[in-house]
Amino acid sequence: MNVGIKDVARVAAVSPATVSRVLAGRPVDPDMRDRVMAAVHETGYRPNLAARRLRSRHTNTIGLIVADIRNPFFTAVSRTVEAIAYDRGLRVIFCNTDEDAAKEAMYLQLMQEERVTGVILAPTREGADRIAHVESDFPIVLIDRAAPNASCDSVVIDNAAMAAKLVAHLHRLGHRRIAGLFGTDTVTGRERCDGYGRAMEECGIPGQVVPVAHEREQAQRAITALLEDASRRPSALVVSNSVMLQSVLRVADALGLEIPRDLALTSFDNEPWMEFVGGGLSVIEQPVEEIGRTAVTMLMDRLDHADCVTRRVVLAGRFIARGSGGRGAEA
Amino acid sequence: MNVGIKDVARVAAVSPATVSRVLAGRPVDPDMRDRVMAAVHETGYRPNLAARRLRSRHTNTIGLIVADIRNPFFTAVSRTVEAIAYDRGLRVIFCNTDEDAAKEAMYLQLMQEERVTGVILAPTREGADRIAHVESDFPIVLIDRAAPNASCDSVVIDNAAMAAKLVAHLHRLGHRRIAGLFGTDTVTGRERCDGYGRAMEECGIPGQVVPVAHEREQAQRAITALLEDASRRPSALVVSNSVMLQSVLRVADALGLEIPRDLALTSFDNEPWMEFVGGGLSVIEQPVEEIGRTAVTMLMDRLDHADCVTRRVVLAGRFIARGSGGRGAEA
DNA sequence: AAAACCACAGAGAACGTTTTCCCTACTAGG
DNA sequence: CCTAGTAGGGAAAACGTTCTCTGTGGTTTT
Repeated sequence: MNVGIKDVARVAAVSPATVSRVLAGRPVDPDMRDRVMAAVHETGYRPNLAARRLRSRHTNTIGLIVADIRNPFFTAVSRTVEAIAYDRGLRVIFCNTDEDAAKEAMYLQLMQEERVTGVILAPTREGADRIAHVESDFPIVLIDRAAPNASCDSVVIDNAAMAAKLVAHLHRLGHRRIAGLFGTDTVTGRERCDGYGRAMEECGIPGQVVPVAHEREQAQRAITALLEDASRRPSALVVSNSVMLQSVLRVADALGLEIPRDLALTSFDNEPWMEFVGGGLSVIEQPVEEIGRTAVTMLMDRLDHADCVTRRVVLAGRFIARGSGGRGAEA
Repeated sequence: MNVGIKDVARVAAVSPATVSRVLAGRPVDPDMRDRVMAAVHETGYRPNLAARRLRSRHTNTIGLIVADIRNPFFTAVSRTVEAIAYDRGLRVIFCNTDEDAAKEAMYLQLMQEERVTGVILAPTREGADRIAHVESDFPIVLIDRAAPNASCDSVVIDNAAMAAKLVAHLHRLGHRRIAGLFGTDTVTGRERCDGYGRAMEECGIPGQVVPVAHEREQAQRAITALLEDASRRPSALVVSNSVMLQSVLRVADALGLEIPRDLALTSFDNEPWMEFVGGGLSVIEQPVEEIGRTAVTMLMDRLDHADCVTRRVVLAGRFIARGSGGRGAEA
C-alpha cells in the first residue's frame, strides 16, 4: 500500500487539505508547514500525478509529435522543447510517427485522452492537410512543416529563400547543371522545391527536380537513376535534408564519384560530420533551438489568448559556406 | 464540459459500468455492445486516462531515461523502445538527463509520481552507483551502462571485448602507437578502457589512455593536447563513441591532419556518415534494435516475476572493417 | 466597543473512471 | 417441477487528490 496525502495528514496532525495547500505553496501557518514537510519526509510521500490531474483538471503536459526522430533536425528540436518544457514544469509526451499518417492520427487521439494542455507537431503531409479541418480540444503549434494557410500557429523557416541561397551559391561557383532533391511527402519539401525552381529560373538555367521518397530503398533508386549516367549527370545538387544527403553520399560512393570533384553537394541541416565530407559541405543551418523555444512560447501564449488570430513565425536559416563547392562545371 | 462515460451511458440507455465493460472488451450482450459503440461514436467520447489510471491502479506507462539524446546511439535505442512499447499498448515517458546526475534523480522521482510500471535507464556514472543502493517502487532495466554487479536487470554490450577487437584490428594493420579515448563519466567508458588496456598489453605495446569529458570544450582541449605534437602523436586511435569521434575529427581538421594517412580512426557506434570520412572508418556497430527490444522484454518479464534473480544480458557488437585503416606506423 | 473583515484550517464534495457487490433471469440437473 | 448454478447488468464505493464552503479567531475600521 502506497502512502497518500491522508497518511501525511495523520502524521502531521492536520487535514489533508492543509497538506495539499502546503505542497501547492499556498499560504499556511509556518508552524504547520514545518510539521507537514517533516511528515512528508518521514513518510516518503510522493503525490500521485494521476489523481492530481484528474481533480485539478489541468495536466501540465504537452505532446510533442515529430515525423522522423532519425532526422537529427528533429532530435535537436525535441531536445530543446523538452528542456524548456521541463524547466517550466511541463511534462512532455514524446511521439514519433515515422512519416506515417495513421500513426500520427493515433497519437493525436492519444493526446486527447491524455487531456494534454497543447501539442507541438511536425506533421506528415496528410496530417498537415487534415489539421486544417479538424477541431481539437487543445491548441496545436506546427513546426517545420506548415502550409502558409494553416489554421494553427506555426513556426517554420523560410524554405524557399534558403533553397534559393543554395542555388545562388552553386551558380556563383560556376555550376550550371544543378539538380534539386526534395521530399515528396512534406510541405517543407515542396517549399524548398519551389524556392529552388524560382531561383533556377532567375539564373536562367533549367532546373531538374528529383522527388525523393522517405523510404530509403526508394530514395537510393531515384538518386542512382539521377547520377549513374555520367553524360547526363548534374554537376551539383541541392538536397533537402541531412538524411537524404546520406543517401546521396552512399550512392555517390557506390558509383565511385568523388565529392566535390565529380559532384558538388549542398544541403539543408548542419551536422558536425558535414565538415569532414568532401572538404566540407556548404549548408543551410536551421535555428533548431530557436524553433523549439519559439514553439513552446507560442503554445503557452495561445493558452492565455485562446482566440487570438493564428500566428506564423518564419525564421531565417543560416547559410554556411565550406570547402570549395567543387570546381564548377561548364554547362 | 467534456463528454464522460456517464454521458455515453445515458445515450446508450445503459449503466456506466456497462460502457466500461464494453470498452474493456469484457463479455457484454452483443445488442448492448452495439448500442454502446454507437453512443461512443455519436458523442465522440474519449476516455480520460488520468481517471482510468487513478482508479485501475495501473498506468501502462514506462519511463525511458537516457543520458544524452544527442548521441545517435541513444536516439536509435529510444526509437525502438518507443515503437515496441506503443505496440504493446504502453505509453513512454521520455527523459534526457544530459549526463547530469541531479536531473537524473529528478526524473526518477518524477517516475515515482507518475506511478510508472517500470523504467529503462541509461544512467550517469553517479546514477549507476546510486541505483545499487536505492529501492524503488518499480523495476528498472539498465541499458548500455551497468556495472557487472548492478542490482538491476541490465542489457549491455561486451565493451571490453569490442574494444579489444578494435585494438587488434589496428595492430594487424601495423599500428604500434595506438591511443584510447574514453569517457570519464560512464561505466561504458571504463569497460572499453579496460578492454583496450588489456588488449594493448597482450600485443606487448604500451597503451595511452586519454580521459575525455562529456563537455565538448574540454574534450577538444584534451584531444588537441594529444594530437598537436607531431613527434609524440599516436598513429591510430580507439574512440569510445560517435560524439567523441566528431570532436576528434574537428581537432584533426584544425591541425591539418589527414585521415587515415596521418591518423587512423576506429570507434564505437556506426553512423552512416562514417562510410564517407577518411575513406571509411572501421567501427563497432552496436545492435541498437536488439538492445531496445531486449530491454522492453526484460522489463515486462520482471513485472511477471518480481522476485526472479537479476539478469544481465550481454550482447555482442558487430565489427565493421572499412577503408584501409591507414598505412600503419612503424612504432 | 461593536461591526466588518480577513486569513487560514477543516469537512466533505468532486474529478471520471473501474471495480465490487448484489440482483435478476435464464439454464441445467435431478 | 424445483433447486442450484451461471452469466451479465446496475448501484454504489473507491482510487488520491484538489476545491468549495463553512467556521473560527484575530485585526482593522468606524
